[in-house]
Amino acid sequence: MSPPRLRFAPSPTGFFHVGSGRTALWNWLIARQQGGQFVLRIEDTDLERNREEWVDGIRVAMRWLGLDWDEEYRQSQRAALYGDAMLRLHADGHAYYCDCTRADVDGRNVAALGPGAENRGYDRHCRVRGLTPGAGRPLRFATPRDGITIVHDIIRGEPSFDHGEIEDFVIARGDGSAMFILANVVDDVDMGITHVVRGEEHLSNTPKGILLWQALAPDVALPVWAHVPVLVNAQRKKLSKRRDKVALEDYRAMGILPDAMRNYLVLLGWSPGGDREILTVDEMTELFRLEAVVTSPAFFDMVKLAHMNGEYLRALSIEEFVEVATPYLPAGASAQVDVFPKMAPFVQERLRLLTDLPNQVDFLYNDPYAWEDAIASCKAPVEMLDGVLAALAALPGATGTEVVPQAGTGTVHSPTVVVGPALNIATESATTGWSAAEIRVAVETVGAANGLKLAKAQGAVRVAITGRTIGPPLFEAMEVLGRAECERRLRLARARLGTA
RNA sequence: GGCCCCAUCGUCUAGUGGCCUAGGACAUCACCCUCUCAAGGUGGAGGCACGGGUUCGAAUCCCGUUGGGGCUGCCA
Repeated sequence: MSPPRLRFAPSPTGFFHVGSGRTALWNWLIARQQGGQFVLRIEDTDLERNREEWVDGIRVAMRWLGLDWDEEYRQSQRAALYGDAMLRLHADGHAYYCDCTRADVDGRNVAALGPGAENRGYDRHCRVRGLTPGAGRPLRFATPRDGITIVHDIIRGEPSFDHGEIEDFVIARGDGSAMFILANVVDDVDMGITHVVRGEEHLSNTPKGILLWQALAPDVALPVWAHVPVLVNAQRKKLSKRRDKVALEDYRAMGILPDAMRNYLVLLGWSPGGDREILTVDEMTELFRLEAVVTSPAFFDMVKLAHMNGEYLRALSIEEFVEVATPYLPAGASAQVDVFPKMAPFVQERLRLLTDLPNQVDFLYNDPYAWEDAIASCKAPVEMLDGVLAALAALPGATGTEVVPQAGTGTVHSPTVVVGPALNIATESATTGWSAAEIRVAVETVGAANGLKLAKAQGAVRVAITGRTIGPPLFEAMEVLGRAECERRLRLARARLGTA
């Protein structure tokens, strides 16, 4: 058996859709798994709605997902092929020209069948009139009156359609340009497509495509179809570019990793069986089966995507994490490029979306803000700040002069995170006593003096330093921030509390 | 309206006649761990749409009902 040829045929009428991403991925998986070819075909026959930037958006999105393609075509450059097909179909009697308006057809339908017959479809009025081609005359396919067409579908089984239900549909517009159904079939024949994997919304029109294929290329074997379930929103409606947030680009912008997106997408309507969820590209390429795709629509769940993204984020090495996270750092961070790597190990395990990064680390680059509300929930803020200020001043190295951090080879004080030498954490601890461990003891001691356990005692200090009640580990953050800056913030906060 | 497709926890799914007192993951609740928050661990709650068949036996097969979706365009 010769290798399969699959195609992904998007139309550039908007941002690249997550559903398109899944369809492209599944097509690509089958092609790669079976040593076949994967064709990208831009279906830009609707000049009204196409835009060049969307075409490029398709390529960018596919590359982002890690999908490559062996051939690329633009339908807008293949009009001659479609014109030729129209001529042959007309000459063979498979198609005829028509000059009816919608109003003509509706009027005749109502006259013949009574009120309410407006949407009965075309009444074949022009089928026997022998009209010649002409401006404004669309070409209609002469659908056989009797018989049925069966769609052999890997996912759906063998749905059958009665020809009596299929009207003489338009295959070319009055201006001579090809409609989707014609261009689609001509290209599938021409490109030797063997597997058509596409959205379920195309299932109802597939018999038209089969009829066309048989009229156009009776000697060429039909492809096998696989109509994949649609993706729906919370209201269970098909995801729409207009009302739903579906652009792949949006997810990329919020810091979804391509590996996480691909893993989430492959699982929307398919499962490798058992309890497996996290899959590498190689694993999904080996395991994916169209036969195992489910038949019912799937809801695109941002919450689960975010969770999966968190898993991928945590699986990164520190170096990789710093690299992907850096573009998401808050304003002001670019001036202090050495700061974030020191905190990275502590925020990595706390993130799901990279756009949450500023919430975690903005205090490193900016003064705390809006801390009044936060400090209100803290225990004994005045006592804690006064006490901690004094305790920190008693730490070795506090000579009243500003301590200048120096590059060194210190370690990060975390029991669970091992930091590679590449990070080159610059701590002052070796010579000055300014380390997370020592700061912790100082806060703990002051807290004890005020009858507070560390969990409560650290509250006011955390708010003074970071402006928030939650965030990455406080003592490590203070070590990174440095003695001078921490004392400045503590005094500032203490002053704002007044003379209570 | 007509035609076609679909129906397992809130969500994504495992399940292809007995292994199911239906498994996993996300979300949710409780507890543990813990400097806050996460992460991690343990446990809980939560589902085969309904009604008929077939069968010794049905989430799994058949029919019907209900519900949802898609198509029905000189859009794709």
